[in-house]
Amino acid sequence: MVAIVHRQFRAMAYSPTPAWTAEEEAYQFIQRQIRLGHFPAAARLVPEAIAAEIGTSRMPVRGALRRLASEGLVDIRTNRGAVVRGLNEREMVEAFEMRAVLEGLATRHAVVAMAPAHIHRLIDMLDQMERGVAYLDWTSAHREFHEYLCGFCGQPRLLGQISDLHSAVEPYMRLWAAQPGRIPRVRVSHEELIAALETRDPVRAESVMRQHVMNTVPALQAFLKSQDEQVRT
Amino acid sequence: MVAIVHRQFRAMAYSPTPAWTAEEEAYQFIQRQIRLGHFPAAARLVPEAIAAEIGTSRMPVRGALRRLASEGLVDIRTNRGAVVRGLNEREMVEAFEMRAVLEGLATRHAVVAMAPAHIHRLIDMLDQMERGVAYLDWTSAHREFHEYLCGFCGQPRLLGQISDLHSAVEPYMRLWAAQPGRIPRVRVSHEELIAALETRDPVRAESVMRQHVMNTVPALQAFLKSQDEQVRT
DNA sequence: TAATGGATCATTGGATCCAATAATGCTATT
DNA sequence: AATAGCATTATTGGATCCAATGATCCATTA
Repeated sequence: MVAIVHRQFRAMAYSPTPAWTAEEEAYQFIQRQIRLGHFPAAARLVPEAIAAEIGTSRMPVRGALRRLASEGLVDIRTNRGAVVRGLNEREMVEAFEMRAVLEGLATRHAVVAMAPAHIHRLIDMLDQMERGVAYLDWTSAHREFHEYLCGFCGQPRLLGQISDLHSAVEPYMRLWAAQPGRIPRVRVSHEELIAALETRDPVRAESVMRQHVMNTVPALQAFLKSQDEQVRT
Repeated sequence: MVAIVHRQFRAMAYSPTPAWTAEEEAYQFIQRQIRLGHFPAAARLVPEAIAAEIGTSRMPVRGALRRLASEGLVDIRTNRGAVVRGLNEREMVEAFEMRAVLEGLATRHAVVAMAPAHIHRLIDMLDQMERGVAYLDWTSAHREFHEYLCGFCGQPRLLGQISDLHSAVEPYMRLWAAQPGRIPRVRVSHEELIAALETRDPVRAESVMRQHVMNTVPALQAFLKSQDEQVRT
């Protein structure tokens, strides 16, 4: 409805930003809903409904769903539609293991490209996260911390994969982050990471990042288990 | 025709439903052409032409191209069509570095799941590759060796990423493999890998696999450079 | 003759339409 | 009353159609 006007307006205004197609809009929209947990795991994604919501036909939505499927966020079965693809405990561990080695690789390259000012920026981000003064919720701020750090590796394909993995685990991170009392330990883990960056030793930085990512796993596993129990009762 | 049988094998790996949609067919077709080097880097992929070739409309081809784009095999610019996305030297190194850490991770898990018989199978595959008696060309046989090994990790998402990376580098591997005289050194590297698997030590196996993947890089870099020079003259 | 402006053509993205598949609900029969 | 079979409905995948964007080619002019 309003969205149609919106889209045409953006198209008319000369866009220095990447061109805005309806499919891109649908993609962003759905991805965001999933990441924020607004479309929960196993929820059906009916193209017609989503299309109506953003003011297009089903077609660009279809394309967006395909793309999301190949990134692993949704599951499409032929002639049976698309659903949000949740992670069971095993798949979550898998995703974190992949994050660990990929962000480890990114960090190995990033650390030699970083200046002291960049490390200070990371410390600032940690402070803001901790004090909750960030303009973002904790989960988004945490993600931004990691992606800012890894970004210095300058390897687009690697960064894309890391980003996809973050998206996949984000809904669960968000649920878990809502629990009180897990921030202090995370803070320590992040400070170890900063210390490793300050040595500017690539091998050490990679190793510490790998460990850092895996640190989160036990807590998240425990949390998922307790969630499951609540569901069953 | 014959290829269809092949395709169904690979498709099984990811989609539980082996159902045959036109889009899936288009996807397999285009991916295969790119991997085999029949669609070279920077070649335009005109939906109408491809659609005519496989006997459908442009629509399923469009979907297939989108999927290939999000896997990194093609490059789509809005309103300007799709082209095969080649790798420059930097991107190739990036892909190999990602393969190294991901296949390292896969190997760490695989090695504890493998029985001696499986290792023997790997040795057989190496022999066949070396003697050129395989029913596949060297590049495909080499890829199958790696994917058979990694397959024992039992982590679908990880295996999918590894597979995508193999697809991206396959055309270049194939060009390089056509050069004579590079097999002996590869053979040695593979034997070190087998030896590491036989120790059944996860950490060692991971480390050796990482090294093994990176071993190929200098030779491939040199080859790409010589290719570039030929193009420029 | 080179460059610029515009008109034509090709190709893309998006909407609508149609056919095929799966889900649902009803009826009839035991 | 339960279930098998059938018909209806909903939803998907694919084809065609339309509008809009970008590329190409030509003519006009400096």
